[in-house]
Amino acid sequence: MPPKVAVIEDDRDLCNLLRYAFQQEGFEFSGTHDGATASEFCAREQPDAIVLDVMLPGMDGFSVCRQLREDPCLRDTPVVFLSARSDVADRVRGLESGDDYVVKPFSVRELVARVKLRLRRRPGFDQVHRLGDLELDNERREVRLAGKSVTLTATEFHLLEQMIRQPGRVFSRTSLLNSVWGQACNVADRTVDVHVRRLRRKLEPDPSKPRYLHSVRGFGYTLRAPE
Amino acid sequence: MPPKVAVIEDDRDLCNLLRYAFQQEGFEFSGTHDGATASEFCAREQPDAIVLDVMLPGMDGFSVCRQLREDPCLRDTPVVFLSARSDVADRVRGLESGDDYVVKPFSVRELVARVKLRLRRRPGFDQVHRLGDLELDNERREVRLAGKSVTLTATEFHLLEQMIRQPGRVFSRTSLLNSVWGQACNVADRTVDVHVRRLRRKLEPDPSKPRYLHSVRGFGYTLRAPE
DNA sequence: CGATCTGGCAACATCCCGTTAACGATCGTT
DNA sequence: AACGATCGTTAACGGGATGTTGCCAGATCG
Repeated sequence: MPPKVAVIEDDRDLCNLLRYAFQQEGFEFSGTHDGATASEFCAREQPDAIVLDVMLPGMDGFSVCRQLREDPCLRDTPVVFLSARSDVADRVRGLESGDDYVVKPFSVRELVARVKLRLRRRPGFDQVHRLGDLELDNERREVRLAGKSVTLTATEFHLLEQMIRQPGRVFSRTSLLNSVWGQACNVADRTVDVHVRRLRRKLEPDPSKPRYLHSVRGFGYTLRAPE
Repeated sequence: MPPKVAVIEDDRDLCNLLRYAFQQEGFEFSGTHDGATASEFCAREQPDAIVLDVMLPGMDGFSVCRQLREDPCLRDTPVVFLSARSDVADRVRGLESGDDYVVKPFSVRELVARVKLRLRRRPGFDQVHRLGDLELDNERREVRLAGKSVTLTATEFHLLEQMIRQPGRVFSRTSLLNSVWGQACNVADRTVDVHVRRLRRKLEPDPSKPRYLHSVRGFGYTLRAPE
């Protein structure tokens, strides 16, 4: 399937120019001119990359980016800033919250090349994660244990996905709630325990002596390779 | 562990400027002026990111980059090109083989920001503190002594974390209570002693002759490298 | 309407933490 | 030098925090 890019840019001429250029390069394209609704727009469109004007009427690009990062589904979507301001301070700020910063006037070819680059080498974009004899296949939405498929619910899958991306890292309940359930959710952190338990019941031969999914008392949980 | 950047740049003044700037930002730095041996140099240094001048005597940057990509250990190491040529064709070519393309003259701050950006989602960026053969890994919530993992409780970990951030500084019991236990806590300062003891028992071969965690009579405790 | 998923609750077991007290070391005073 | 005072070390204990488990009620979906 073709990659999809979302462009948030109030200059309609420029937006159309970009539509043409990206479609020419085989992208699916969707654009909006409104900064205030940009995050909902992206949540609906689920693009693979986002081009974001910094100077938007109503809401600036940095704020939009911050909103985007709160949605777990868009957290890792690359954001390329577009700006007429070329101060170093602005550039650095853009690079700190986004994944690239392009100053107007710019070459459309270069912008497209930069977006392509972000799609090509995206961290954690691998379709299948492996840890010991545990496999998580993002594309098939399937988890295999020693080659045998294990059926997980959506929450269980997302939880495991989050943890297998950084094996060995200890996740606090709060950070898991943020990344799996989303920033604003009224869920008690004890809920994490319950889902960990359910994961263990499906993944571990003896759930009371976990091989993969360990508790770290006082901190949270971690996923490690056995032994 | 600090991130390591390798810079391949024949202009020695610029190279030294970058050395200063990167070291200022907490990077480990290594540089070479020779393009022909650059790939061997990187294979030896194993940097986390590479800054690569396009115009090198002997061999151009694109060829160097192609060589780097053939080494499986360097295949995923981000490469930032540096170039005086600003044609769109060159930029696009650089973006196709590397991970960024910065045109001279450039802002050093921006270059550093771009390199940092490429490393951002790398686990363990500034997560690990080291002192002698003592390591505190924040991400894994793990403490290692001479490479061997030591299991600490949450309070012990927080206490050690606080002290290893400023080795040599003497912490009073009160200041430790404030920073580790929190501002408003009804805890007797004698409690600190007990936890120091427990830490010593786990970290010191002979707890009565501490190598790391010393008492400073009348003041409190301090964490120092041995010898 | 039934099946499945999800979040919450409470009982239980376990481990950790803070306190206390006795002891020992160091310091200041006479 | 001897003494008590002050401070740090060590050991033991009870209560409380934390993680686990089983169960239930509402939500969601076919």
